[in-house]
Amino acid sequence: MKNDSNETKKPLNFIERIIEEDLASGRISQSVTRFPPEPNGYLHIGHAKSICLNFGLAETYGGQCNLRFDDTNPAKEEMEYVESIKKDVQWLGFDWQGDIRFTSDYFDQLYTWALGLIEQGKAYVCDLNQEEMRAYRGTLTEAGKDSPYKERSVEENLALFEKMRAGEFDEGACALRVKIDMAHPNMQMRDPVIYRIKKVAHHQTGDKWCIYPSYDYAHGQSDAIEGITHSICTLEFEEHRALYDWFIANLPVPSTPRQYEFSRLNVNYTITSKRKLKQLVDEGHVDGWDDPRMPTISGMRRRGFTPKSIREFCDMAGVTRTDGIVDVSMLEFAIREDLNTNATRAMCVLEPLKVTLTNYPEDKTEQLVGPKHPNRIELGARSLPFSREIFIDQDDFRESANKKYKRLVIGKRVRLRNAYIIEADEAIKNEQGEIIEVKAHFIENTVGKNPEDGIKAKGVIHWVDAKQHIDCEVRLYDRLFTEASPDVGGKDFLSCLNPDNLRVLTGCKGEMSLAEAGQDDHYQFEREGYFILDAKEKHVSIRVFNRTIGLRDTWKK
RNA sequence: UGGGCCGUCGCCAAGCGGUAAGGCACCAGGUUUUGAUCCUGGGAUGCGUAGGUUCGAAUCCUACCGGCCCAGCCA
Repeated sequence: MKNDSNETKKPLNFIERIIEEDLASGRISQSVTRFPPEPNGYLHIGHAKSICLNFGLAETYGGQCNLRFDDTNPAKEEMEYVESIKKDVQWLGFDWQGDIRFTSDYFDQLYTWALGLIEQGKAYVCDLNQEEMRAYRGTLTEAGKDSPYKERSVEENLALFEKMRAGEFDEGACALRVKIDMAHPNMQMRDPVIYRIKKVAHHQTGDKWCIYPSYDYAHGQSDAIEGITHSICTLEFEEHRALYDWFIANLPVPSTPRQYEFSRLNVNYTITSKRKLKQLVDEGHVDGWDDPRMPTISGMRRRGFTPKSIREFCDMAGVTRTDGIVDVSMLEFAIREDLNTNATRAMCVLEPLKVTLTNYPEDKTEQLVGPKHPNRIELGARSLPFSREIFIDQDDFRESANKKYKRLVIGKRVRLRNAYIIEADEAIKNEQGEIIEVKAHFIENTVGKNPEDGIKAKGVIHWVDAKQHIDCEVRLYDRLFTEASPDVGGKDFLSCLNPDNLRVLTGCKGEMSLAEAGQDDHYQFEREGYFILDAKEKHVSIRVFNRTIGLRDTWKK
């Protein structure tokens, strides 16, 4: 139809194209993907891309996406992370069909298959220690050489592997390896270890095992067991694909999944290294994994990002195999776009300056109104008490200024948002010469209309009634780092921490409607930015608001 | 100096032999009781470089150049 040709469809990414081809050719009847986090830390913005990709594919192709915890290393993994990961995935708006899976669910099957490999003479127990094994592996440019234990008999290997399983060896004493090719140009194929001894309790299997399968030995087989059709991972696993395929080809697995790699998400002025993120937490540079400055999903949630904005951002960034660094401005655009259309408007004076309207009756208070959203009046209005004394922001007043300054200046007029036009008369200063109050007068009959004398106001500023308001604390966050790539090379990322990444403002004055702010209510403090109640400080009597992101500011003076 | 992968506007990213989509950022206008939003317009004679094939190449071939990944009993 004409409509179709006019509509600009979003082009498919390479994985979507592959799936459509597989669906069309009949290779698969339904797509099955999985998001396979290791429960050893908190999810961050980079994981969000993988989540959106894998679960998104299930949504668009009517397929399935499993949530599987890749828990093959009990020394690093904890149940606490399992819970936080589940919460984050759901918060992002995705759900997994059926139960949560664990690679550990397949430990018995994996073990049985390993026995089969030994019986076929394709695996052996190797007694080389780590240093020796490294030496035998060769280098990037030199072939490795066979382990002296490679030719043990099937019976001996079986017996040794059983002893490993039974806990008769110490950690590191030996490991089960698969026989491939010590001279293979792909290092991953030089007889990789598939089982190692770890005398550590596992959060799912307890102390049932003291030997654990390696990632390479477990991942593809787990995919096969679950009927995963497209096993999507990041680029650094590319050379593991040959190994992945080797296991699928050499084991009696129930299906033949295929691995595809895409480039991970990098954002400038941000780090996503778990190690470095942990360092920020441990050394107290931030308050915790969910500190609003952190690029973790929990941190972004607390900061006020919405699931929709994060999904939109991931969608904008695209899925390719090109290494790149996305500009944070794209993330900032995504959250502003969502909040601009959905956040309730309110006024909040961050750094108060009292203004007394000398011609306004001392005992009078009138209830003015402002729309909750200027472009969506159907959302209703909020009541704005107005009286003789109000607060405006210190930045919105100057004794004198050039024409570019569109705020309150002595002898000049300015519009109070949703209220009267006022004109400043005098600045009252303290002994230090600081302005502590402004005397002004209001122009009658200017609510919702221009002055009858035809002299319009040149700007609009926000304000809050001096008697009826709520006191609150506002936290302004800025980027954590001053360098676009704090994460590169051997650079000390801590040396580029932004000293101004947090500004705490106390004594802020918010309009009365803010007293009703709930945990999931996003606000736009007009002329300031988007804010949300801090989830961790909700018990405090003084409300604490986090700035999610400022408004776009094109005012250059 | 082994192997694998990648190079299209400042940043993402379409394109798959027929004469460079789109988004972010930026710049210039317009509207506006948020210096916001919104609207309009602007920008690669060029697709890492150099050759070649072709009527025609970002798309095919060749050679270079640059970047990333791999030598954990981590994932």
